[in-house]
Amino acid sequence: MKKVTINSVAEYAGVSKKTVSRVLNNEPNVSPATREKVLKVFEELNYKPNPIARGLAQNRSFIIGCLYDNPSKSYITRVQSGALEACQKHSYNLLIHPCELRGQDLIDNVDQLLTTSRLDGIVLTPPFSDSNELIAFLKQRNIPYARVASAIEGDDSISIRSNDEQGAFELTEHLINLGHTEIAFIKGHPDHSATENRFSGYQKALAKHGIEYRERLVAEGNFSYHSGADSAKAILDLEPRPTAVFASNDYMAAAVLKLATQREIKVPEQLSIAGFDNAPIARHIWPGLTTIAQPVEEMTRIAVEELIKHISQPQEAPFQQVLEAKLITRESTKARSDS
Amino acid sequence: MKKVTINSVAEYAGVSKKTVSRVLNNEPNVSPATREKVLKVFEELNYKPNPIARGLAQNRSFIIGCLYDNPSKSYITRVQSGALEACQKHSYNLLIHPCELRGQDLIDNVDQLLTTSRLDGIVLTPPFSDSNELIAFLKQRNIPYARVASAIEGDDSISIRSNDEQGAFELTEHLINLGHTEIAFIKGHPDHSATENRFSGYQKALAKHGIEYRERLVAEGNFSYHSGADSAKAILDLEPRPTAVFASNDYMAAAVLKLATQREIKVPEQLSIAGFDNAPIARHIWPGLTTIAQPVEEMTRIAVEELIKHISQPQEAPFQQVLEAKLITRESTKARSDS
DNA sequence: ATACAGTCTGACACCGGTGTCATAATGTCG
DNA sequence: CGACATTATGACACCGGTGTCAGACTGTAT
Repeated sequence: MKKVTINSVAEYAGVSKKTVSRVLNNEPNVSPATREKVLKVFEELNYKPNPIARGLAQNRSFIIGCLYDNPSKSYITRVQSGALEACQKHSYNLLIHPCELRGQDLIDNVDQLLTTSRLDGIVLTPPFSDSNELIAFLKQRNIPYARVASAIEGDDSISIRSNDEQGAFELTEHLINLGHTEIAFIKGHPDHSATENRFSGYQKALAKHGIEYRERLVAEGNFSYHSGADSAKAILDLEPRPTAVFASNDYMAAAVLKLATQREIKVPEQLSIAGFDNAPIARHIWPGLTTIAQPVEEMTRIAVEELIKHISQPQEAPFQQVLEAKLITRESTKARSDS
Repeated sequence: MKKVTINSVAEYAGVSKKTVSRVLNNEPNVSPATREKVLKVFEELNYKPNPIARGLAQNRSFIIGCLYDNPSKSYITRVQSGALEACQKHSYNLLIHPCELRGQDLIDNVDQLLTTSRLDGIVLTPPFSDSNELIAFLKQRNIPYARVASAIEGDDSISIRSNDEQGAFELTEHLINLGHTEIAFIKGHPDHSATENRFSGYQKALAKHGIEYRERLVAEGNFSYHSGADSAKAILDLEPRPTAVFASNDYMAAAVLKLATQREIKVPEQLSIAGFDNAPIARHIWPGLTTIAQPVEEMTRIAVEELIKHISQPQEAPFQQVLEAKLITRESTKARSDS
């Protein structure tokens, strides 16, 4: 199998390299006859352009980087799957790069990444999507980026998020409608903007229904299962015990369920539990978790598609979009028993 | 920030491009003085070689591809994390490429991947690590590859696996030592070689302890939670009901636990359940699952390291290694109650 | 026929490195 | 001290594409 390069194609078709390149890139000013002829040779020789050479000439790599630092593996998996879909569609590749937001050398780390990989663009997933420091750095380096699930509004970049506040509001209202008034809340990681939004949705729903907000019902988590276990302990020790718990993600909700089951507190009869995200675990446990389905894959897919669009032809208009979240009811929530 | 290329370094240092290149690649035949001088200029100008140009000249991309088709997200996450560690250490990048083993166009798909990305090597994760068709194709195309968790022995490629049979044997023996004799087994996906190995470990342990193997206790799964749920149904409907279930991975074990809990069968008092892999879910549910810890990250890390080593200097000797699996005891298994 | 704009095409340099080979400088040995 | 091997260095082509620009070839208006 001999290598087929642009030179062999040009020679075979009896035209210049440049003309072949024009056909390759759909450039104008090629006569239909010539174009046809070259395309035929592509077929005949089964020619595929070398992306590396192309990259060198255009100073592009056709690679998108995905930055993450997230305790939820399933979240990352979903992010990747959305990003991959967009990449494959546009013949880009996806390079994954986990690193720590709080690492002292975050900027150095990303700098290193950029110089060793020449990424064409970067998708920032939470908590990076809200890191002003990182964003400033990328701007300075002139690297295109897109932000997923970020709270920063009105800047001039690509940003897709889902409506966390609305989701949390609906979920809280669902619990209230079931008769619950003592609803504990477990916060997420303070570095994630979703944390504040979900908390705010919870508070607003309480307010709307005239239920007093009580700080003692709120525990600090960080989205990890482990933090959920700690919060669960604090909450289940409360006297009187709340009749419902709303955890800011499904992993923490699962931790609450585990502890409740260990203590032989019946869920949902004695305690309703709800999560957020609709992670796989929400339906892998019994009772299944009532939760909010967040379109993580779709958010990321759109973010990457817009990013690629932006790379090929930088426009002025920033692309911003908010997707809706949706309530999923399962067995873990039930009307409060009045006993 | 002006671009620093090999030309500017050469000019600044007062040597030729080629000499700079020599220093860059640690080639011999550079006088210590010159080397020193050039290295100093590297520092001074903060020079980083452009990997794309380097790739073009050497026909390399410094990218490793990772192929997967696996229903277990946590498995994939762990694979990635091991692969990333090795890649970062050697300044390679990791490109992830999910695709379907049973897809008609698997070969086309991989062919496409190779021509659009010029991968330097590929890590095959199950079930690809056992696909003779794919391996033949990679050989023909002369693409280096490493196989993770494959059963194929004695071929001349890099292969790392863990001792599935031994793990399953130990786990089964653990159940037998707890007094169980009616031990149901849920098989994994037939395309994965681990499936056969785990099954064989189960059978050998039964044989060693003089327990008759009964086919009716065996259900066919495919590693997905869903298949575990189906198998769980079949097993829990058996009369008399087995006193223990050994599922070939933790997701399927979790499905058994869910159904048992739904049916108010007490675990582990009335039913012991064990899984395999030590996936996160094993400790996120109650009772925690007794399982076998497989060093997935380590296997993949070693596989990628050997692959990279092989790429830079192809040796003759195939690298093959088998890592041990380890029993983790949690709450889901208990001595059989004689009631 | 002449001028001029618009379309098509190819020669050539260039992206930023590496490989080959010739040559200069140095060292070794009889 | 000359002959020869070894080490150090650079000139130059090359990897496989793209960008620039000049020139040839159309068509249309004068």
